[in-house]
Amino acid sequence: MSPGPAKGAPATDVTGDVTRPMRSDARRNRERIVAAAGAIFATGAADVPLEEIARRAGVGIGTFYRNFETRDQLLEAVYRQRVDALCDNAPRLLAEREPIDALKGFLERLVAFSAETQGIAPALRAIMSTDSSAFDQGRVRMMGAIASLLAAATEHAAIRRDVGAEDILRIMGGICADPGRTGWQEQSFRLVDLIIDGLRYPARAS
Amino acid sequence: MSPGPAKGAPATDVTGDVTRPMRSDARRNRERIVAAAGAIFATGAADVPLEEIARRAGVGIGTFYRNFETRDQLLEAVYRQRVDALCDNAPRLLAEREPIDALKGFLERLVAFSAETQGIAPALRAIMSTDSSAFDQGRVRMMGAIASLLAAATEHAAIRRDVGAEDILRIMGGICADPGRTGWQEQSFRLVDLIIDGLRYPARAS
Amino acid sequence: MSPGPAKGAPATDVTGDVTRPMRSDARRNRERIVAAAGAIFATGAADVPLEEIARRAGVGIGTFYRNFETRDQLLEAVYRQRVDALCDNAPRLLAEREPIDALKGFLERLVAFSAETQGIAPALRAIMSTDSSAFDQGRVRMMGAIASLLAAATEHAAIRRDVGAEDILRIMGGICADPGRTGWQEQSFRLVDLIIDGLRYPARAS
Amino acid sequence: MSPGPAKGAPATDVTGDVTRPMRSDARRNRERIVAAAGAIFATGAADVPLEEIARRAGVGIGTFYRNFETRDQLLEAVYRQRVDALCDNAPRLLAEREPIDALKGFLERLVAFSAETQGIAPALRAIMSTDSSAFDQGRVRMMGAIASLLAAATEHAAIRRDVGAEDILRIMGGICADPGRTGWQEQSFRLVDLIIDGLRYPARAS
DNA sequence: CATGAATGAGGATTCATTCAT
DNA sequence: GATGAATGAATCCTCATTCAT
Repeated sequence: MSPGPAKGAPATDVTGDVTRPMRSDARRNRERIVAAAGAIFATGAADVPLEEIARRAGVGIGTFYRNFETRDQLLEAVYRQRVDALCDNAPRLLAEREPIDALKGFLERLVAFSAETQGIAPALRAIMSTDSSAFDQGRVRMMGAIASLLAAATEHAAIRRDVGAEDILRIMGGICADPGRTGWQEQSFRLVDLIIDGLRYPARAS
Repeated sequence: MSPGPAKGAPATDVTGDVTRPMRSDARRNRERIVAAAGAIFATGAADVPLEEIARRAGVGIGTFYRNFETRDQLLEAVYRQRVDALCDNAPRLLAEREPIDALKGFLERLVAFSAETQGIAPALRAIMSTDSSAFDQGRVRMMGAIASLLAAATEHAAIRRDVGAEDILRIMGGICADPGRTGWQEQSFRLVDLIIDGLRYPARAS
Repeated sequence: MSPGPAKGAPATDVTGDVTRPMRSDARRNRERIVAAAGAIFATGAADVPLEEIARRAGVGIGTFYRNFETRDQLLEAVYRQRVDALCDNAPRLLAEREPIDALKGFLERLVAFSAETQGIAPALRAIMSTDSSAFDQGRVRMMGAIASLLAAATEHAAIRRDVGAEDILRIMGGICADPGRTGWQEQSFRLVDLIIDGLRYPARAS
Repeated sequence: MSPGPAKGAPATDVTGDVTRPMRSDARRNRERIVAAAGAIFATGAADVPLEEIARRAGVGIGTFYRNFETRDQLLEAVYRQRVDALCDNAPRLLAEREPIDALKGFLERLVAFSAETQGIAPALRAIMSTDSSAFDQGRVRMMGAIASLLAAATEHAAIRRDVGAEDILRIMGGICADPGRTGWQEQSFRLVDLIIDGLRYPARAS
């Protein structure tokens, strides 16, 4: 469960400023926009006009801007919950499986996640690597999850030590691209397999 | 008889029709455009206005359009020669090294190629996977080269058989993305290593 | 309950959906555009750049496009009111004169209308006969008015029965063309006379 | 038969300057252009790019410009021969029929002529009434033919005297517009009939 | 706060016309 | 003379962003 403002107490945002809780209708608008954008991005249309998104959400463009100053902020909001859901799941995977299999499972879920959000994949990839501060949170979260899985795997079994979370993420950027073609998911799983095997190989080779 | 060039053989285009050789000034303009675009793309700007490219090439926008009806056609022209150079080199690699190392060398060159053409990488990736017919040639060429390297490797040593050229290309799409950060090339080579090891692993595992 | 205007009845558009009344400044802009276009068309310039019209109306090009997605839509708006005014007058003419004279009067007014809107005449003519749906309304209106006049005339006096509203309109398309030369209106009236006489002739001839 | 340059003697153009006879290949090019333009206009496309016409004619755009400095000059050339053919026929009609029927026949042929040259009809109409000097010849020719038919009719039978060639031409501009719809030709003939009857009417009425 | 009207810079594209080959 | 490459003005249109209601 993600932390929310305690009832009655003034909320605090990332920068430490005191903020008042959002009015409920305002919150609903924000959520509608995120939902609309998610639905649109899922169809593969990454460059829809912001007005189109606002219209689909049933709000005015002005309201849109009040909630998201930049397109990146919207993107971040759209995929944040999914990244969170994904990463929230990492500990469970670790508890249930051998560490290396947990990593594999995590990557397979990432593949599935990409399949659901076609349009966001390129954005995500582009963003993971730029200095767009809007994505700092997501990047940190993702890196952290993968790093913990890698660490566990390293501890448990012998795997390559020269590959880090960032490497994994970069490769996944390629694997997750362009979902939608037939056979995409199987191909993706095969590739995840390839990576996992690559991680194991030198250990055996020694 | 319709007049053709007196000296040399008449040129022939893709459809087999006889075409007259390009006027030398026309050819020069075309090359200038490709060069200018290459230079611009190399800086990472994939979505420069076409007018900007024309200006840099020192030609009018009309001339630009005469040579390239769509942005894709330009992209294709820009990276075609590089893809060709890359692929032309595959046989030599095969002659000089063990097949699996030849593949590795090829992929490393692909990494270097991406480093030189930052901005084209996303385009290339996007395009490799869509049905933009402008890129058919390049795609075929690239697939062919990788497939031949894979085949040789399979014959010579024991490697995974369930991974094809398309898989390799998809992974490379991730690896080649966003060059430019310090350590990028190192990281990329490490990842190529990972892939190659992944290809070998199950053979050893048996 | 979604908020509607408190005072007065909610407006309803063609499809029956409830629409909010236009903001007053928005309405004014729209009217300005129509007025500007009307003025320009009246000088005979039928193919002015849309930007020119926007400038004359004192609005940005964006505003123009918000109001009229296509040139045809603007044309329609410009001449619609005039067509309406013209057709609204048909019943009065019928009440005041002999039917055949009412028709004559109607056609003479059409001539005058064309004189005021030089540039629109070709557009109108071109459009009356194509399937540009933007003009459906106007076409229907005009046809209806002429048809009613013809019907009344047929009932009252003996006139040709093989000529319909569309025929009249086609002929008028020629008569109304290219106003502006000296004597144009006189000549036009003479021609209307000729048509009317043509309608009467065979009745006498019997 | 239209006059051509006498063999061996230097030809003289409209302005009285001495011109040399065209080289035969040059003449062929000119004819090809006119033919191509005629074919294109006949399909209703009045605003084809000049290059398209040149291409269809199989000549370069430069050659096009050598032959026709303006679009109007081309238009004129395209319809001149047809106007000539039409007008050449007027005397024969007069010889064979009652004058008023000759006029009717002439107008019916004009209708047919329009049917064959869709795209040119608007141009023709527009041009008949402007001061584009390129069309002076055609206009004079056409006016002359109609005037002679009208004169004969006036002499022979009693018809309206207040209608001139220009009036007829203006009306025909409407009748000839937009050929191509089913029933167009019958409707046109009916309208010609209406005009002819209009011409006769007052004579009887007296 | 919400709305959506207005703005206008920016980019794509076409085509008449000129001019080097 | 013929050719077609080059030119660039002109126009269309979109969309991010601001601001009055």
